Amino acid sequence: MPAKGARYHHGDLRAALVDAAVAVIAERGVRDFSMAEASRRLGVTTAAPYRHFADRDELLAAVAARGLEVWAAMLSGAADAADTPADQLAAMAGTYVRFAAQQRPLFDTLFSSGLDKSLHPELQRAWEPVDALLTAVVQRVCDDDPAAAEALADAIEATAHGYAMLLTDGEYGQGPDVVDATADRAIASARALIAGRRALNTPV
Amino acid sequence: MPAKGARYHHGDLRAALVDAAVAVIAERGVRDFSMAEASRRLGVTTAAPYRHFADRDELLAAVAARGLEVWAAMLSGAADAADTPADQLAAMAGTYVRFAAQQRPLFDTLFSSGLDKSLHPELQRAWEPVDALLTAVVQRVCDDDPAAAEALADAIEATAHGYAMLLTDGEYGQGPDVVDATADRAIASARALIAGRRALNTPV
DNA sequence: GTCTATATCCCGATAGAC
DNA sequence: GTCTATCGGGATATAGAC
Repeated sequence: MPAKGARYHHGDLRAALVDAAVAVIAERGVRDFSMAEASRRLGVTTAAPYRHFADRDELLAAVAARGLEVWAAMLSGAADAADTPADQLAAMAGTYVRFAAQQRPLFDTLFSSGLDKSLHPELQRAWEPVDALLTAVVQRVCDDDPAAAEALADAIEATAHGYAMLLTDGEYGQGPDVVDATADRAIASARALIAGRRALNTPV
Repeated sequence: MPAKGARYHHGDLRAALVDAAVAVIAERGVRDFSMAEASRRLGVTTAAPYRHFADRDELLAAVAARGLEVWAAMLSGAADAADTPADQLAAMAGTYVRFAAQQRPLFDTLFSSGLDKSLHPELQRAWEPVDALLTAVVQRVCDDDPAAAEALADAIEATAHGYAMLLTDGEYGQGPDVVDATADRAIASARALIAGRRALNTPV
């Protein structure tokens, strides 16, 4: 880690920019992230980043890709710590919420930055491990029925996403206790969806 | 409706600005909404809005308040069209998703504008009818258990919100058929949560 | 209640020197 | 690979005339 004020003339500016971007997003929100501010923090000029990223979105995409690595690791750990497939699925729902709260700049970059995934193939690839984890677990819950598995995966993903968004929006208040309570509710909701999953494949 | 290019020297600029803001948000997204652009569309100068709104956020709050009126009307209609409390609840989940898709500028202003509700009491009041509708219906499903009712309301709200956010994010693709399919999934998920609701109040 | 004009600030991105 | 310098654009908000 270079000292404060150090320059990045040695090829690590790209990585340093991703770090700086996360810090800026943490303080000002994704919405107000700017290349200029990230550059200032590193003591480089506003022109420097453009040697490493074509534009602002490309830097944000790199942040998002890092987010997906962290997230995949968290989800994988949560799944490993549970015994039954149903418990694994529930644990992943809780982890979804905890990731949003504990890694807010990364979560916000993934879901509130306005990034168009289809314009960043690197980002599409980075999603695959996360998708694969959820798919694998849900298939073990509904091992004989692919349609049921897909509906259940979507439902649990939507529920966890909703709790995570409402939590980060401040809808439930602030503080670590609120994070815990919300994660618990996501876990309980996942269990309720599993228990009532017959209704998921009943036509409306 | 004034003709194109007409001026607003007669006291209706405030309402016209709200309309213009919705149009701007529809075309450029909440994130890129600006007072200046709304003013341009109405043929007034960028200074004019400040007679009616203290700042940008106050205009956005007015848009959000209108959104909540529209939403409450939709939810109320959906509840009236169903028979059993459970069906009403499910219908409201579907309506949540349809509102997001059909009134996207309003939905985005409510949930993706970065508005701080606590700074706009007018907005807090505008939430009450929506909250009341959900609370009333959920209590009829769990008529003897307030704790269960609260957990179920939160779970259904989170699930509908998640489907709505992922839909507007483009996660499910585009088009009216996608909207229908997502609304149906929200309805089915609500039914699954109701069916499995015993798990909602089981400690993790 | 709106207009003209302006102060002030920020951003993204590029050209060309080193 | 970074710097200097800059272009060109857009925003919020205010002061004072009408």
